[in-house]
Amino acid sequence: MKVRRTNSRDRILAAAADVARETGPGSLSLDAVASRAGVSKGGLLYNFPTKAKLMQALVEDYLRAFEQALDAARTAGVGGESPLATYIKLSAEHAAESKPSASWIFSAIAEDPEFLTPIKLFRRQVFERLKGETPDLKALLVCYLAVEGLRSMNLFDSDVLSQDERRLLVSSLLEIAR
Amino acid sequence: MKVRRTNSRDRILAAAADVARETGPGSLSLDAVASRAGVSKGGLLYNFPTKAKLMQALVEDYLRAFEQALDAARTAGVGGESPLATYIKLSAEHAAESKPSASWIFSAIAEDPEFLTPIKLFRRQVFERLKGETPDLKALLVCYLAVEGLRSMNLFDSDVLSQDERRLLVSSLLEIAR
DNA sequence: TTGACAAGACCGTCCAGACGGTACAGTAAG
DNA sequence: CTTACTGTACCGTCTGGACGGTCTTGTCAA
Repeated sequence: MKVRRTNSRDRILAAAADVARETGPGSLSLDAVASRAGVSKGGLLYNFPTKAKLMQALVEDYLRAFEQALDAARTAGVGGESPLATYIKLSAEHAAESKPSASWIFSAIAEDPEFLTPIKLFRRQVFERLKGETPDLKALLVCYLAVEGLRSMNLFDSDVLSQDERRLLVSSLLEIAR
Repeated sequence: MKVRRTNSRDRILAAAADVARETGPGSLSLDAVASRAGVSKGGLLYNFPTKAKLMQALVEDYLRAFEQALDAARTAGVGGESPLATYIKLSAEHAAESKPSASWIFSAIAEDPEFLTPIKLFRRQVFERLKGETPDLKALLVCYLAVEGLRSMNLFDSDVLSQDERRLLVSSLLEIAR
C-alpha cells in the first residue's frame, strides 16, 4: 500500500457515487466521473487504470466503512445492548440518510455482476456472526430481513414509508430483538 | 420452419429477462435479446420500436402479473386469512423460485432510472391498501419490510439464508400477521 | 375457386455516436 | 529526478436505431 495517499483518489470515488446517483447508474462514464471530480481523464486513469478497478475500489471502501462503523458501534455499545440491536440501529441510521448512499452498486453490477460476490460474502459473514450471538433465531431472521428491506428501500429511493412509520418500525424491531 | 408469430412478443420479453439474468444487466443489448428470442433484430424492433419500450413492457407485464396473482390469491384465500398473510405467502412463493425473477430491473434502471417510478407507485398502492386492511400497524411494518428484504435477497441472488431459515422466517411472519 | 392486392410480420445491412482505453508530450512541485 | 498528474489526440468496439426489402396471411371481388 502506498505511503502517500492523495485525496484525489477519494474525490474520484465520491464523484463516481454522485454521478451514479444523479444521472443514473447506466450513465457512469469515465468522462463524466473525471469532469465531476475536477480531474482530467488521464488523471482518473492514473488512479484507476480501468473502470473495473474503480468499481472494485467503490465496493471495497463501502464494505470497509460499514465494517468499521459496526465495530465501533459494538465496542461503544452501552451495557447489555445485544449485537442484533446494535446492527439494527446502525443500519437504520445508514438508511435514514436522505441520499441513497449506494446506488453506484447498480453501476457495478451492470459493469460486471461478479462485483456482487464480495458483497454477498460480507453479508454472509455478518449474518453468521449475528447468528452466533443471538439466542432467538426467529427474532434474528425477522429483524435481519426487515433491515434488509429497509436497505432495499433506501437503495431504490422508495417513498413508501413515512418518517414516522420508519421510526415505528425500528422501535418495533428493537423490541423484538429485546 | 413454421414459427408462431403471434406470441413472438412474449418470447422476446422472456428472452430479455433470460439474457439479463445470465449475462448481466449491463449486457442486455437488442442484438443479444433478438438472437436469444430466435428473432432478427429487425423483428425485435418491429415489436418494440425502441429499447425503452421493451423495458417498459417488461415493467408493465411484471406489475400486471403480480397484481393478478395477488387478486387471485385474495379471492381464493380461504376463510379468515388476513390480507397481510396472503401477501406474505404470495411473495414468499415468488421469492422461493430458484431464478431471480426480476433481475432485468437492473437493466431497466441502468437504461433510465425513471422506470422505477411506476414500480414505486405500485408498491405504494399495495402498501396503502394493506394499511387499510391491517389493524396492527407495527405487525404490518415488520412483515412488509421483511418481505421486502426477502424480495431483495432474491433480486441479488443472495445465499445468506438457507432453505430452512427461509421457511422459519415465513412461518414467523405469518405468526406475527396472525 | 381463384387471383389481385393490401397489411402485417419480419429480415439484413448500414451508420453515427458513445464509450473504454492507449499513447504521449507537457508541467508543477518537492 | 521523481511523483502526480494534465491535456489532447486517437483507436477499436459496440450499440441503438433507421431503412428498404421480403415473405406470409387475410380479404374480397369476379
